[in-house]
Amino acid sequence: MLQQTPVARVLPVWQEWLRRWPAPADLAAEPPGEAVHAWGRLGYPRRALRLHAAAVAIVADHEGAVPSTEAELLTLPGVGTYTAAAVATFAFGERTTVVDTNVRRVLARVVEGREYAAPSPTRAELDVAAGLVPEHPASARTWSVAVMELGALVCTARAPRCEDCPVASLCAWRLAGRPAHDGPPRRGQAWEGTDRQLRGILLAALRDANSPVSRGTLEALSDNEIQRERCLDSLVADGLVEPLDGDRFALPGRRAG
DNA sequence: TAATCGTGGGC
DNA sequence: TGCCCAAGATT
Repeated sequence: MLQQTPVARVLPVWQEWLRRWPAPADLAAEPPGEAVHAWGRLGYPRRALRLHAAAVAIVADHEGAVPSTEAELLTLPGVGTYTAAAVATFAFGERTTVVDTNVRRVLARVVEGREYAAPSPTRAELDVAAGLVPEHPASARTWSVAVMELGALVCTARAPRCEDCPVASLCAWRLAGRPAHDGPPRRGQAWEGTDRQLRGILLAALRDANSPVSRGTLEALSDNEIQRERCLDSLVADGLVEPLDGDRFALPGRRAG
Protein backbone atom coordinates (compact mmCIF):
# COMPACT_ATOMS: atom_id res chain seq x y z
CA MET A 1 0.00 0.00 0.00
CA LEU A 2 2.85 2.33 0.75
CA GLN A 3 4.38 1.98 -2.71
CA GLN A 4 4.28 5.48 -4.19
CA THR A 5 1.60 6.48 -1.73
CA PRO A 6 1.87 8.80 1.29
CA VAL A 7 1.73 7.08 4.68
CA ALA A 8 -1.11 9.25 5.96
CA ARG A 9 -3.37 8.18 3.12
CA VAL A 10 -2.56 4.51 3.58
CA LEU A 11 -3.21 4.25 7.32
CA PRO A 12 -7.03 4.13 7.40
CA VAL A 13 -7.22 1.66 4.52
CA TRP A 14 -4.53 -0.52 6.02
CA GLN A 15 -6.33 -0.64 9.36
CA GLU A 16 -9.60 -1.59 7.73
CA TRP A 17 -7.88 -4.35 5.74
CA LEU A 18 -6.30 -5.81 8.85
CA ARG A 19 -9.58 -5.65 10.70
CA ARG A 20 -11.34 -7.47 7.89
CA TRP A 21 -8.53 -9.81 6.91
CA PRO A 22 -6.28 -10.39 9.94
CA ALA A 23 -4.30 -13.19 8.27
CA PRO A 24 -3.19 -13.89 4.70
CA ALA A 25 -5.61 -16.81 4.50
CA ASP A 26 -8.53 -14.49 5.20
CA LEU A 27 -7.69 -12.34 2.21
CA ALA A 28 -6.81 -15.33 0.05
CA ALA A 29 -10.29 -16.75 0.62
CA GLU A 30 -11.89 -13.71 -1.01
CA PRO A 31 -12.32 -13.11 -4.72
CA PRO A 32 -9.78 -10.57 -6.02
CA GLY A 33 -12.55 -8.06 -6.66
CA GLU A 34 -13.04 -7.70 -2.92
CA ALA A 35 -9.45 -6.55 -2.60
CA VAL A 36 -9.87 -4.10 -5.47
CA HIS A 37 -13.03 -2.74 -3.90
CA ALA A 38 -11.50 -2.39 -0.43
CA TRP A 39 -8.52 -0.67 -2.02
CA GLY A 40 -10.74 2.35 -2.48
CA ARG A 41 -8.97 5.33 -3.98
CA LEU A 42 -5.42 4.51 -2.97
CA GLY A 43 -4.37 4.44 -6.60
CA TYR A 44 -2.44 1.92 -8.68
CA PRO A 45 -5.16 -0.70 -8.13
CA ARG A 46 -3.02 -3.47 -9.57
CA ARG A 47 -1.34 -3.37 -6.19
CA ALA A 48 -4.60 -4.60 -4.65
CA LEU A 49 -4.61 -7.48 -7.08
CA ARG A 50 -1.00 -8.31 -6.33
CA LEU A 51 -1.55 -8.10 -2.60
CA HIS A 52 -4.38 -10.57 -2.98
CA ALA A 53 -2.17 -12.77 -5.16
CA ALA A 54 0.57 -12.56 -2.54
CA ALA A 55 -1.91 -13.78 0.09
CA VAL A 56 -2.84 -16.70 -2.16
CA ALA A 57 0.85 -17.52 -2.67
CA ILE A 58 1.53 -17.30 1.05
CA VAL A 59 -1.22 -19.82 1.72
CA ALA A 60 -0.16 -22.08 -1.13
CA ASP A 61 3.60 -21.99 -0.62
CA HIS A 62 4.27 -20.83 2.93
CA GLU A 63 1.59 -22.48 5.04
CA GLY A 64 -0.20 -19.18 5.49
CA ALA A 65 2.68 -17.43 7.22
CA VAL A 66 4.39 -14.41 5.68
CA PRO A 67 7.89 -15.60 4.74
CA SER A 68 10.64 -14.09 6.84
CA THR A 69 13.57 -13.83 4.46
CA GLU A 70 14.28 -11.21 1.84
CA ALA A 71 14.79 -13.88 -0.82
CA GLU A 72 11.44 -15.55 -0.16
CA LEU A 73 9.61 -12.26 0.08
CA LEU A 74 10.99 -11.28 -3.33
CA THR A 75 9.13 -14.17 -4.93
CA LEU A 76 5.73 -12.79 -3.87
CA PRO A 77 3.61 -10.82 -6.36
CA GLY A 78 3.99 -7.09 -5.96
CA VAL A 79 6.98 -7.44 -3.66
CA GLY A 80 10.11 -5.92 -5.17
CA THR A 81 13.52 -4.98 -3.83
CA TYR A 82 12.34 -2.24 -1.50
CA THR A 83 9.38 -4.08 0.01
CA ALA A 84 11.27 -7.33 0.46
CA ALA A 85 14.13 -5.58 2.22
CA ALA A 86 11.82 -3.47 4.37
CA VAL A 87 9.68 -6.37 5.56
CA ALA A 88 12.68 -8.63 6.08
CA THR A 89 14.43 -6.15 8.31
CA PHE A 90 11.59 -4.28 10.03
CA ALA A 91 9.38 -7.30 10.70
CA PHE A 92 11.94 -10.09 10.95
CA GLY A 93 15.27 -8.50 11.83
CA GLU A 94 17.24 -9.67 8.80
CA ARG A 95 20.19 -7.51 7.84
CA THR A 96 19.24 -5.92 4.52
CA THR A 97 19.77 -2.74 2.54
CA VAL A 98 16.56 -0.73 2.43
CA VAL A 99 16.46 1.82 -0.37
CA ASP A 100 13.25 3.77 -0.78
CA THR A 101 12.64 7.26 -2.08
CA ASN A 102 13.50 8.75 1.32
CA VAL A 103 16.79 6.90 1.64
CA ARG A 104 17.73 7.82 -1.91
CA ARG A 105 17.12 11.51 -1.30
CA VAL A 106 18.99 11.54 2.02
CA LEU A 107 22.03 9.82 0.55
CA ALA A 108 21.95 11.99 -2.57
CA ARG A 109 22.21 15.02 -0.34
CA VAL A 110 24.42 13.89 2.51
CA VAL A 111 26.86 11.80 0.50
CA GLU A 112 26.68 13.06 -3.03
CA GLY A 113 25.83 16.70 -2.44
CA ARG A 114 22.91 16.78 -4.84
CA GLU A 115 19.41 18.02 -4.18
CA TYR A 116 17.72 14.97 -5.68
CA ALA A 117 18.62 11.41 -6.52
CA ALA A 118 18.62 10.18 -10.10
CA PRO A 119 15.25 9.22 -11.63
CA SER A 120 15.92 5.56 -10.96
CA PRO A 121 18.42 3.94 -8.61
CA THR A 122 21.89 3.51 -10.05
CA ARG A 123 24.32 0.72 -9.29
CA ALA A 124 26.67 3.18 -7.60
CA GLU A 125 23.85 4.52 -5.48
CA LEU A 126 22.86 1.07 -4.27
CA ASP A 127 26.50 0.29 -3.49
CA VAL A 128 26.77 3.43 -1.39
CA ALA A 129 23.58 2.53 0.47
CA ALA A 130 24.76 -1.03 1.06
CA GLY A 131 28.14 0.16 2.30
CA LEU A 132 26.55 2.30 5.00
CA VAL A 133 24.46 -0.47 6.58
CA PRO A 134 25.88 -1.58 9.95
CA GLU A 135 27.09 -5.17 10.19
CA HIS A 136 25.05 -6.12 13.22
CA PRO A 137 21.48 -6.98 12.09
CA ALA A 138 19.79 -5.10 14.92
CA SER A 139 21.86 -2.01 14.17
CA ALA A 140 21.19 -2.38 10.46
CA ARG A 141 17.48 -2.40 11.15
CA THR A 142 17.72 0.72 13.30
CA TRP A 143 19.83 2.37 10.62
CA SER A 144 17.21 1.82 7.95
CA VAL A 145 14.40 3.11 10.14
CA ALA A 146 16.48 6.16 10.99
CA VAL A 147 17.45 7.09 7.45
CA MET A 148 13.91 6.61 6.18
CA GLU A 149 12.48 8.71 8.98
CA LEU A 150 15.09 11.39 8.45
CA GLY A 151 14.03 11.61 4.83
CA ALA A 152 10.32 11.53 5.63
CA LEU A 153 10.33 14.09 8.43
CA VAL A 154 13.41 16.32 8.09
CA CYS A 155 15.23 15.86 4.80
CA THR A 156 12.04 16.26 2.80
CA ALA A 157 11.82 16.82 -0.93
CA ARG A 158 10.33 20.30 -0.94
CA ALA A 159 11.36 22.23 2.16
CA PRO A 160 14.12 20.36 4.00
CA ARG A 161 14.53 21.35 7.62
CA CYS A 162 18.31 21.45 7.73
CA GLU A 163 18.21 23.39 10.99
CA ASP A 164 16.69 20.33 12.67
CA CYS A 165 18.91 17.79 10.93
CA PRO A 166 21.20 15.69 13.11
CA VAL A 167 23.71 15.24 10.29
CA ALA A 168 23.65 18.79 8.93
CA SER A 169 27.29 19.27 9.89
CA LEU A 170 28.41 16.52 7.54
CA CYS A 171 25.86 16.93 4.75
CA ALA A 172 27.63 17.54 1.44
CA TRP A 173 24.62 19.26 -0.05
CA ARG A 174 24.19 21.70 2.81
CA LEU A 175 27.94 22.38 3.00
CA ALA A 176 27.84 23.20 -0.71
CA GLY A 177 25.14 25.79 -0.06
CA ARG A 178 22.20 23.60 -1.03
CA PRO A 179 22.66 23.97 -4.79
CA ALA A 180 19.50 23.50 -6.82
CA HIS A 181 19.06 20.48 -9.01
CA ASP A 182 20.90 20.88 -12.29
CA GLY A 183 20.73 18.76 -15.40
CA PRO A 184 17.69 17.76 -17.41
CA PRO A 185 14.35 18.74 -15.82
CA ARG A 186 12.73 15.88 -14.00
CA ARG A 187 9.87 14.50 -15.94
CA GLY A 188 6.42 15.14 -14.61
CA GLN A 189 3.73 12.62 -15.33
CA ALA A 190 1.20 13.69 -17.91
CA TRP A 191 -2.31 13.25 -16.70
CA GLU A 192 -5.13 15.00 -18.55
CA GLY A 193 -6.55 12.71 -21.20
CA THR A 194 -4.27 9.78 -20.43
CA ASP A 195 -5.27 6.14 -20.30
CA ARG A 196 -4.35 6.25 -16.66
CA GLN A 197 -6.97 8.85 -15.99
CA LEU A 198 -9.69 7.03 -17.88
CA ARG A 199 -8.82 3.69 -16.34
CA GLY A 200 -9.27 5.35 -12.97
CA ILE A 201 -12.64 6.73 -14.01
CA LEU A 202 -13.86 3.40 -15.36
CA LEU A 203 -12.68 1.45 -12.35
CA ALA A 204 -14.20 3.97 -9.94
CA ALA A 205 -17.56 3.48 -11.61
CA LEU A 206 -17.32 -0.26 -11.12
CA ARG A 207 -16.09 0.10 -7.57
CA ASP A 208 -18.86 2.46 -6.57
CA ALA A 209 -21.65 0.45 -8.18
CA ASN A 210 -23.73 -1.97 -6.15
CA SER A 211 -24.23 -4.34 -9.03
CA PRO A 212 -22.64 -5.15 -12.39
CA VAL A 213 -22.42 -2.17 -14.69
CA SER A 214 -23.71 -2.14 -18.24
CA ARG A 215 -21.50 -1.25 -21.17
CA GLY A 216 -23.73 1.73 -21.80
CA THR A 217 -22.97 3.14 -18.37
CA LEU A 218 -19.26 2.90 -19.04
CA GLU A 219 -19.63 4.38 -22.50
CA ALA A 220 -21.16 7.47 -20.97
CA LEU A 221 -17.90 8.12 -19.12
CA SER A 222 -15.87 8.99 -22.20
CA ASP A 223 -16.56 10.15 -25.72
CA ASN A 224 -13.31 8.74 -27.00
CA GLU A 225 -14.42 5.31 -28.15
CA ILE A 226 -10.97 4.13 -29.19
CA GLN A 227 -9.43 5.04 -25.88
CA ARG A 228 -12.40 3.82 -23.91
CA GLU A 229 -12.27 0.37 -25.43
CA ARG A 230 -8.51 0.24 -25.08
CA CYS A 231 -8.76 1.10 -21.40
CA LEU A 232 -11.58 -1.33 -20.73
CA ASP A 233 -9.64 -4.06 -22.52
CA SER A 234 -6.53 -3.31 -20.53
CA LEU A 235 -8.45 -3.39 -17.26
CA VAL A 236 -9.82 -6.78 -18.20
CA ALA A 237 -6.37 -7.96 -19.28
CA ASP A 238 -4.97 -6.80 -15.94
CA GLY A 239 -7.62 -8.79 -14.10
CA LEU A 240 -9.08 -5.67 -12.54
CA VAL A 241 -12.37 -5.99 -14.39
CA GLU A 242 -14.40 -9.06 -15.22
CA PRO A 243 -16.69 -9.09 -18.25
CA LEU A 244 -20.02 -10.75 -17.50
CA ASP A 245 -22.74 -11.99 -19.79
CA GLY A 246 -25.30 -9.47 -20.92
CA ASP A 247 -22.54 -6.99 -21.84
CA ARG A 248 -21.97 -6.09 -18.24
CA PHE A 249 -18.84 -5.62 -16.15
CA ALA A 250 -17.86 -5.94 -12.50
CA LEU A 251 -14.87 -6.18 -10.24
CA PRO A 252 -13.52 -9.74 -10.56
CA GLY A 253 -15.61 -12.23 -8.62
CA ARG A 254 -17.62 -9.46 -7.04
CA ARG A 255 -21.12 -9.78 -8.41
CA ALA A 256 -22.44 -7.47 -5.75
CA GLY A 257 -20.59 -4.60 -7.36
C1' DT B 1 15.74 0.08 -19.89
C1' DA B 2 12.24 3.21 -20.25
C1' DA B 3 7.38 3.39 -20.03
C1' DT B 4 3.41 2.47 -17.62
C1' DC B 5 0.44 2.42 -13.84
C1' DG B 6 -3.78 6.48 -9.74
C1' DT B 7 -4.73 9.61 -6.47
C1' DG B 8 -4.79 13.59 -3.55
C1' DG B 9 -2.52 16.90 -0.51
C1' DG B 10 0.95 20.55 0.06
C1' DC B 11 3.29 24.42 -1.56
C1' DT C 1 -3.54 27.65 -9.03
C1' DG C 2 -1.06 24.34 -11.17
C1' DC C 3 2.78 21.51 -10.29
C1' DC C 4 5.30 18.18 -7.60
C1' DC C 5 5.70 14.05 -5.53
C1' DA C 6 4.58 10.19 -2.32
C1' DA C 7 7.75 3.54 2.30
C1' DG C 8 7.82 1.07 -6.25
C1' DA C 9 6.86 -2.98 -9.21
C1' DT C 10 6.49 -4.86 -13.54
C1' DT C 11 7.24 -5.65 -18.35
